[in-house]
Parts: sequence; C-alpha cells; structure tokens
Amino acid sequence: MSDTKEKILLTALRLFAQDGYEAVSVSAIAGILGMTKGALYRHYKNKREIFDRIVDRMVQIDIECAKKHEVPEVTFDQSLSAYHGATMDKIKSFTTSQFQFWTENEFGCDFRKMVTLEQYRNPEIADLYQKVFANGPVSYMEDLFREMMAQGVLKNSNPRLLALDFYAPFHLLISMSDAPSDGEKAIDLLTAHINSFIQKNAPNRQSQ
Amino acid sequence: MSDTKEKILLTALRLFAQDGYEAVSVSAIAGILGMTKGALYRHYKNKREIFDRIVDRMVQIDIECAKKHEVPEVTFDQSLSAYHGATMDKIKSFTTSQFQFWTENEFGCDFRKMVTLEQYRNPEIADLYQKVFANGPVSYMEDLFREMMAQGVLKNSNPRLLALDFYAPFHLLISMSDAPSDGEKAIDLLTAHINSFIQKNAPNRQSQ
DNA sequence: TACAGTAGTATACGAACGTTTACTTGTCAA
DNA sequence: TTGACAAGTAAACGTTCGTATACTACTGTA
Repeated sequence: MSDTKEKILLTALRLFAQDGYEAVSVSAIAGILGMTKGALYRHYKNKREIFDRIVDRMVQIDIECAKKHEVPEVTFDQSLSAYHGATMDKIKSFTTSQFQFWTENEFGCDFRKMVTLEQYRNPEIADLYQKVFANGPVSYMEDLFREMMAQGVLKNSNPRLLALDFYAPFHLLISMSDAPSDGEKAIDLLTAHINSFIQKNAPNRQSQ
Repeated sequence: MSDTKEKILLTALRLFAQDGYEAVSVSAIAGILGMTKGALYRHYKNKREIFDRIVDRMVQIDIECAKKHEVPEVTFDQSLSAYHGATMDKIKSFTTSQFQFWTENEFGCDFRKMVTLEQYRNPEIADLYQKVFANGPVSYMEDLFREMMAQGVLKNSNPRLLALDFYAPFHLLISMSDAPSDGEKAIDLLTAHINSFIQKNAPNRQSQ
C-alpha cells in the first residue's frame, strides 16, 4: 500500500534536516526515490503538507513516549535517601534514553535538526523548539525538583537554577554530537554529568 | 563611499539569520535597500561572496575580542582564595559580556543564528559552530580549570565535566533568549548560575 | 471481460531564481 | 569642457522552482 508515502516522508525529513525546507526541491525528494515529482503529488497535495505530516508524526511519537514514561507513583514506604535514589535513577534512565533518541535515532535526530533550521522563520516551529529543547525541559525539571525538595528527597536550593544545571549539559551535548568526531563519547559525558549531579544534590542523609 | 556595501552586508546577514542562505534571494536583499539587484552586483561579485564577507567580518571581530581579553598575568602575590575570586571575577565578566554579544548585539545575534542555520549543509560552518559555540568553549574552559586546579585556586575534580557544567547553561540560555518572551531575564539566570558555580567550586580555604 | 482506481511518466505552466548586459546618470580630475 | 569612473536602472538570459494536466500501465473486482 502506502509504503511510498512513508519513504517520501522520511526522505524529505532527511533533506529538510540537512538543507532546510526552502532549499529542498520536490524534484530532489522524488529523484532520490527514483521517481518523478509528478508521482509525489499522488501522495501529498503539496510540499508543505509533507512538512506538516512530519511534525504530526513527531507529535504522535511524543505523545506515545509521554504515555510510556508516565511516572507511576511509588506506593510503598521507603527511606528518603532510597526514594531519592529511585527517583533519580528513573530520571537518569529517562534522560539517557531521550538523549539517544535525539542523537542516534534517525527520525529523532533529523527532526531535531529540521526544527533547529526552521525555528527563526516559523513562529510555530520556534514555539516547538522552545517547548521540546529549551524552555520546556527546564520548566519541567524545575517543577519536578521543586516537588522533590518539598518531599525532602532533594537538597533545598533554587529549583530553576538546579533544573538549568541538570538540563543544560544534555542540551549542549546534543549539539556537540552533531560534530563528526567527538573523541570522548557524548553519552559517557552525559552519564558522568548525571551521576555527579545526583551525588551532589542528594539530601543530607537522615536514615539508612 | 562604500556605505552601500556595508548596508548590503548587514541586510543580507539579517535575512540569512532569519531564513537561511538559500531561502534569501538577491532581489530581497536589494529590495530592502531600495535598489535593484543589478546594483548589488556592483559591490559583490555574487551572492556567495556576501556570505563569505560576513564570515570574514566575524573572524576579524573575534580576533580583536581575543586580543582585548588576553589574560594579563596577575603578578603580585595573593592568597589562594583571593586569587580564586579575582580569576573567577574575570571569567564572570568575560562570560556575561560574551553572552550579551551573542544575544543583544545585532551582528553577534544574527551571525549566531546564521551559523546555526548553515551548520548541517556546510562542513566549514559546522566546524565554525563547534569551535565557537560547542566543543571550543568547553575545551577552552577545561584547560583553564585544569590549570586553576593545578594552582590550587579551584577545587579538584574532573575538569571536562566542570567545564561542561559551567558552559552548558551559557549555551542553553542563549537558545532560550531567542524566544520572544522569557519571563525571567536570561542574563539574570546566567549570573545566578555563575555565582552559584563560583561558590560551589571555591577551594577549601587555607588562608584569609 | 469490462471497468474503476491507483501510481506512475511526460510535459507544460507561470513565477522566481542568480547572473549578465546595455544603458543612464552624477561626480570629479585633467 | 571633456572624459573616465562609480553606481544605478531596466531588461533579458537560461535554469529551476512548485504545481497542474493529460495520458499510460497495472491491479483487483463486478
């Protein structure tokens, strides 16, 4: 059936991520797939629709991902320091899997680049960029950390500043992963950062 | 004399920063300046040359900036904690002035955006992006911190990790500053981050 | 077997692209 | 006063753009 439609979407995304929407021609997309641009219009009504379907796809992936990582409440009693460890482990595994998605998964990586390239000419994409890669994660972590502080599973400090300290290296290491040879693996630096963060911000032990 | 040539350069940069090089037409640049595109070719031999001259200009600004901020050696004896404070104050003022350049100065801000948009299709620009905004600053801070640790004016730890912790919020806050309304000012968060960083990483006092 | 629908090609459309050319000014020194 | 030069316009060049149309081949079903 519509295997072609999917190939068009992925090929277009790959090109949009490298050159930007405007710099990619419909002929180029079709050419890579060994067809003429006329055929492409059987599957999408115009070039813009391909872009929109890509964004739709990402939104759908994001919703599924959020559903999967919905924080299931820890119901049984634990000591604070164990709770800190458990929560932080969850944050750590979620963070590293997100990092791999944005740097190693083809769709994630290309989508991120495409959004990066379109953010300054398209206000909707600018919002999306902030929501997914900048303001959004910081505010999310800020709320999370504030709650953890209130519950005493995180050392008290400025939650927004702490969120910035936690998330910013994630953001920077993604950018650095776009360079061809990085020497040290970005993912190793990320886990080192998270481990150091966890250790530094554990609450003063009052049990165990 | 060549006031027009300068206006062309700045106008082109503004458009390149918003839409990307390919999406900007020569006619658009000329149109904004109230001239026809034919006139533009009196000043630049083609579109690409405008781009190259912009990069040249940035390189020149960078060289001048580096010359101005050449670290003049502190010659007179100081206690370690005072030395830490003095060095960190220098880093702090340099960092905030750099931040303002990339976010508030028109040339700096537009150039940053332009490089961001061109990094995935132009290997030279990719190198430039890494050198100026990612790998470069981290490696620079790493060397600086390593030296400071050796001199005992900074608490011992992993210098690369520390460089990441210091620089990443700078990098992220620049991205966040591109969003129209930020609520809290990015520059205030940056100085809060730096202050917190200085306080956390001061060496254990052994004098004063 | 006839036919409707799908997915493709080939081609054409007008517009816009980067670039070049021929021509018109204004300015200033010989 | 003349003439070279600098800086501009208007128009055209060949190409490519996104999109539309007419037509063809294949496929499954009535």
